[in-house]
Amino acid sequence: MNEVTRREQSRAATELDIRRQARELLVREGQEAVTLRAIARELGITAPALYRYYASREELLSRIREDICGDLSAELTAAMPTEQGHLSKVFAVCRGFRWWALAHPREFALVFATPAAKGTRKRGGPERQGGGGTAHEQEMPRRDELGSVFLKVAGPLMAEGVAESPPAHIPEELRDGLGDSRRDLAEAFEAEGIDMPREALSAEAVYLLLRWWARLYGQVALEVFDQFPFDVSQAGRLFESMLVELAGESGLS
Amino acid sequence: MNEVTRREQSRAATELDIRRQARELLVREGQEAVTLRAIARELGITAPALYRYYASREELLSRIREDICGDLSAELTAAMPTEQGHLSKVFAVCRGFRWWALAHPREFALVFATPAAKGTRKRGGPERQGGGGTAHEQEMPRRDELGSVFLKVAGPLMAEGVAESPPAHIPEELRDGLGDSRRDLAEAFEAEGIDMPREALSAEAVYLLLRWWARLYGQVALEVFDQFPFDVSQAGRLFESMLVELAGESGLS
DNA sequence: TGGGCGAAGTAAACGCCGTTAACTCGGGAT
DNA sequence: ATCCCGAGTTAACGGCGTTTACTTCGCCCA
Repeated sequence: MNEVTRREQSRAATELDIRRQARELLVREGQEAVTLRAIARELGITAPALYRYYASREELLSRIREDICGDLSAELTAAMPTEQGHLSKVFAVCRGFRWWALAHPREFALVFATPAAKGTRKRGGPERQGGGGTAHEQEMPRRDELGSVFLKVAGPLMAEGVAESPPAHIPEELRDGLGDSRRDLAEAFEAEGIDMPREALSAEAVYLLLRWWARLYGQVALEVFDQFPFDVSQAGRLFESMLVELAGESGLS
Repeated sequence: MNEVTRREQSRAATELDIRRQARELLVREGQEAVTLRAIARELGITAPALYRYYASREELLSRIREDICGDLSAELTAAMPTEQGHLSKVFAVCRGFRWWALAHPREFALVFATPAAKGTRKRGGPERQGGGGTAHEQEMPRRDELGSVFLKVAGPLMAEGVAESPPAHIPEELRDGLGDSRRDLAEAFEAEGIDMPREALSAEAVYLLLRWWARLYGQVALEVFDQFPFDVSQAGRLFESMLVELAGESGLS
């Protein structure tokens, strides 16, 4: 067993080439230049051949989004120091995210700023199709893989009860409404294999997590899309300032 | 004088129709549906006729971006209470911005999250082509018009020395680098006809202004692009919480 | 009042695009 | 040796932005 016929091999290689060329076009010339015909041209084949691999251009773009998340995920994981205390890990991931976004603005836009497409973004129900595992269990959406990086770094911090000082008093009505998010987050940690004592997932902790993500994403998007009101050559320092501030508000050193 | 020939009238009307149809297509079906042929079809003319009005599709989109800024600007101005203290005005503008963005996601994306297009976004030099004014002095980019709304509400707050308490100690290296921004901001206020004593434009004030914009933009983009890590039904409350927090950090009631 | 100029609009065409349908042809299983 | 099926092809459809050459008609001036 484990025979890989030439056909399978060739198919896999071509599929990879397609995505690679598509990525290159995206980087070089922007989203609307990612054209089935252009990809095919670069690969020395004809456009309709691509339909043997993807049902449509939109599906190809979708796969590319996943690839991008995978790459980003790997890069952030690599940038994370082993043995350095959780705070430096958090900082490393945040800085890594910013750096990646600035270096790959089109990819960032494709993944993090595509206007939602209406029906997308379902809450992932219990639709695990648990077939017998061959080798690598199989191709879960890379989006989760990216989330897992953030969870891996946030988890330990939350587990050890980050905010000894409960600095941000949450508005009452928000505290109540955060219940669903607490459950979602608990599930996510469990799925990730990270132990998370129920009481560590306080409303405060969830609130803090949301603030981290909101400000990180916000500042990065602001910078990538160049939406500073007047030119800010100090964006980097501003970002660093945000990080230490956020850390302070979270009760970290 | 002041004669408007039928030609001019007709031309102006058609130009307006074009932009209106384009906006409708944008809202209804998204950016890539804003097609010269589609617009022409809806107007009962042929596509090449549009080239009498705009040199290219890209130029048309550019004009639409300006129109959108104009509308948003007007909406925010209207939403601003007269006679209510500066803080409520700030809150009203922020809430208005969020509300508008959620109600007009495609417009928001077009204006606030388009990947920069390389050569754009020059710092506006002294290239005023001050011809003799006919009627309305003429068509300054709507982007400035939008900025002016924010300046109009931020100005008074800064002028009266917002942060009596200097709460956020700015990192030294950032304080230095903020010099350019202070100059830019001073110019902007002057251009807007808002008196701004030089000493009110402290580094702290500029820093606070940047934080307001960064968080406002960030949170709104996060919500429009649906990038919350898990579903947050409480986005509205989260937004409100951010506002009061920001106000607190700025030394406002 | 008429002549002509210039602007608004059209028709036809070019080269792109995504997508479909009908085909060739060769590797792999029987 | 045979058949099958899947990767790849060619040809075609309709839609796209844009250019070119043309009609047509409102306006200005004689």
